[in-house]
Amino acid sequence: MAEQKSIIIIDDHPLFREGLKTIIGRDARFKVVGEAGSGHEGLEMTKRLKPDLVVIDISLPDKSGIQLTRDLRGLLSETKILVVSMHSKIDYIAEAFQAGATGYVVKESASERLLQALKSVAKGDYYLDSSVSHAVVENLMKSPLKAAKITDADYATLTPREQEVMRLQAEGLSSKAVAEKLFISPKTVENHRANIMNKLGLHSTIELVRYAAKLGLIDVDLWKD
Amino acid sequence: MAEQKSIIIIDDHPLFREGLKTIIGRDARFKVVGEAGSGHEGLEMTKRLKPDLVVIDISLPDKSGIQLTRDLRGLLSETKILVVSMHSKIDYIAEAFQAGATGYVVKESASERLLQALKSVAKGDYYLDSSVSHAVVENLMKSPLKAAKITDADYATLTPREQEVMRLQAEGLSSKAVAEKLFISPKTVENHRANIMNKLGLHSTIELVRYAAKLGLIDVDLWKD
DNA sequence: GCAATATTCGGGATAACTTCCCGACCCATG
DNA sequence: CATGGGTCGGGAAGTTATCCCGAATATTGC
Repeated sequence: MAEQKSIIIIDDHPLFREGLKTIIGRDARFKVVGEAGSGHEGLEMTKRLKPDLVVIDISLPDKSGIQLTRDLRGLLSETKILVVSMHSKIDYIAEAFQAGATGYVVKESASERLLQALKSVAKGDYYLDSSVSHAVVENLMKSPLKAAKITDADYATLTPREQEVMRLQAEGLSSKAVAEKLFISPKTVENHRANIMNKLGLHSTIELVRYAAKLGLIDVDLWKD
Repeated sequence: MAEQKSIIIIDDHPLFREGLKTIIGRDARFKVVGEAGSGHEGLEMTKRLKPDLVVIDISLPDKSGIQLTRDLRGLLSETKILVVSMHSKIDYIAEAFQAGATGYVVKESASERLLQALKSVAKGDYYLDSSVSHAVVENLMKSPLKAAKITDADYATLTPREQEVMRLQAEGLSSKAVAEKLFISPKTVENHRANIMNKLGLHSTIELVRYAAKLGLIDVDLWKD
């Protein structure tokens, strides 16, 4: 492992990228070979440079970091992905790993932790920020017991397409907007929506939003800003 | 101005503080003499060290950056405050300046902009990130009083009845349900609702809910349980 | 007080959306 | 290759939203 590991940073905040670069630069084993401020740009750059590691901010403006992670995973199986996030909510973490991330660090972490994560991820080890692990593990332990499972179970009965429609609707997109985003007819979206309502026992848009909020599908805390 | 300007950084994200320190370190005129991860800590440190400048993240966990700005302003009139924020919304900007900030930079800004801001603020000049400036400044000039709480101001233009209808709708009641609760015709509710939408510039139920959540009219945290 | 203005309430007509039911197509499974 | 689930859409009827209007009642200003 004499070679330096190449890294691309994808985050929409230049100042934050700067911080990451500085921290990564402290360890001679790593070298930042590129940075991108959007998911699209990041995807292109990663395809071109094929770095050893990609550091992705989970909440990117154009494309969600999760989605980008999924895309990269499919394209470059050798490239390891470290997700950096503001959120320590279990859903984000679970989704990130499911999408193919190898590591997850919250932005609140100390810089040593980031290097630690990079080292682990470079080796192919999974890394989960210990500052979140306790609560998360607790939650993982708690949820099988609680009624929360019912809602999750119901949600799981939704087909992938239905889940996608639900997420977009919960984010506030109208049926028409969802249709345009998914390149299908508004009619179809409405049918999916009706099925969702039916399966989950919901009766209005707001109930759908609440349900989504409960599952952590959407982050209502963001509304407060 | 041979002296270095001393700076304290207050942000709850260590990685972000790191980035700021690096950028500030590039200019010999500035020296970071301390950093804090919470408002409380930051307040103590600032009182102790009396720096020339304080860089504050507007959204701190324990105490809002705005409130901290106000506190510092009262205590140390010589210390200039630069607010750094993720938000470029006029409300935040207006509030920050009213609280006593001398500069405002969004986190999306390039690092040169931060130095530019620091230099301006150190001299006592007001600085507002140009990426947000034009429309915002115009708006600020137009209504210096109203600017502080533009969302509240808009909400205040609603008649009492409209506010009542809005709250009920935001809580998830349908127009019909609201009508029954208020003993008026569903038609009237819909008219009120249309007026509300119009006055607040909203276009869907979800936007209304978000608006209500932002104002604290409803408590979205309750949804999570 | 009295006129001007705002607020609340509701109707009517049209556009938009929802709901329910239906069929077509693909594609995996047994 | 038949079956069943998933995806996609149409049609018709019902519901809701939108826009414009007027009337009764409060509120305000002179």
